[in-house]
Amino acid sequence: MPAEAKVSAKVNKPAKVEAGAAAPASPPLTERQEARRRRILHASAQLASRGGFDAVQMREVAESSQVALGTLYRYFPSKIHLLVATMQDQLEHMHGTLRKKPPQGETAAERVAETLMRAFRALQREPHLADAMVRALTFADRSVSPEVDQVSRQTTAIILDAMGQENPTPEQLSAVRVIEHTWHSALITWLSGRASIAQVKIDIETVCRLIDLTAPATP
Amino acid sequence: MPAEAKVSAKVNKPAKVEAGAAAPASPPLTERQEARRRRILHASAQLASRGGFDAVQMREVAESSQVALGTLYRYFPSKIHLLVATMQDQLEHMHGTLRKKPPQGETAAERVAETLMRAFRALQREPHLADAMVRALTFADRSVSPEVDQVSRQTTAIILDAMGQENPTPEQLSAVRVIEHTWHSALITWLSGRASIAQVKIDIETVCRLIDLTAPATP
DNA sequence: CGCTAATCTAGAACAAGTTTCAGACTTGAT
DNA sequence: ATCAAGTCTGAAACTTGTTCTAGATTAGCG
Repeated sequence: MPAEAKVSAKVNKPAKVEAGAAAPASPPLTERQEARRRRILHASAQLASRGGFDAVQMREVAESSQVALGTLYRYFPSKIHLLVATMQDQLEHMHGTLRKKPPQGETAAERVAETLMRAFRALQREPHLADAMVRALTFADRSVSPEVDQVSRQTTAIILDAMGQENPTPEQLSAVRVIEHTWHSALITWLSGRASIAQVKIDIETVCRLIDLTAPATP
Repeated sequence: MPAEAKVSAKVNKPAKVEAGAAAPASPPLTERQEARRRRILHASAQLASRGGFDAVQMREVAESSQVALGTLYRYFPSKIHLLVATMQDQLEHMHGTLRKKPPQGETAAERVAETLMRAFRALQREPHLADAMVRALTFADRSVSPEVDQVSRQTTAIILDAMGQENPTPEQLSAVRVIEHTWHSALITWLSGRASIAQVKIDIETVCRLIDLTAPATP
């Protein structure tokens, strides 16, 4: 029936969507579609690296990625969706990179802080890109919840990795949640020039103490 | 010389602004100007209470407050500025209200958590307004830093009040910063439907433990 | 190969934030 | 009372995100 399979839950504005079922199986993309998607994300990251959030203009993204504006919107139903997807993409990279050299710290708190600081330094190398992604993430409304949630899960995974905890207790999970809150908010204050890099470091180290506070006896 | 005094640092786009000096003395507003400003903030809060961030449309705010669009922009150079100012306004109310019934908790951590939960319940009564204010706050870029900073200071004051600490240690100030981070970020996740009220409560209580962790012996 | 449904494209159109401008109005000083 | 400088108004214009449309393309199927 269809030519190229449906890109994704293209059921955005149109009435209700069989509201019960989620989107368990994302329809497989054609090779050309996969390529388009990749071009779009690449253009997005590129533009973001230049001028941050404002520099990612949908018309420019479309042009840079050689795709019609309508097509761009079919793949990513809004600028926020696009930037959050860009963040997912970058986060995967990051997680891969971080995995290679696990942190050296003695305690879980040290390792988590070290990992986050490493991520922070990576962001510092592309502050505009960081700006675009983080702003999009916190500005996202309910319509982007699934995607934002995915980013959150990925972040959680990175932190748990750093902790080296197989079976975190509920208390530890709470601590991780709080760490993520602090991480995002601290990034915001840094990006908007209201906190220095040193200040962010302190905040991260401070919040990471919560981990030891909730840690069971080290096995 | 001027008719009604300059509203404020009207030095937004135009070249540099004697970049050294801050804005120590905001020029005193005429009575009529003060009234206009108040009408605008009222209209902003009213519209926000209805439909949240998106419902605060500059043209509507201008109309509701009986002010020309250009004038609105003279008072508040962007929608974000307007909403952050609206938040400042609401925060003052809140601080006043909170002062009246100080929290009952035994420990500083309990008192802070109690205070924040009280604030949270207030926000729950006007979730749309909360949405508009918090989204504006986290979306604000460098051009709004002074105003956002002011909000941050006010929040800090509320928390320190709840702690009942006259001379907080640097460590405690760090803890307060982290609490604020968590507070903002937790609100965001709640507003975008990714966390329940219960979850926010847990996060707040979790992060508040940091206070006891850094508390000196109780005098 | 030829069909058919879905996708892609180019471009116009719309919406809301922001800017601009000419003219009417206020205010404080002379 | 008059004047100059700064404000306010009303309306149009501009920008960028988003939607819509008609027609050209593409993918899977018989």
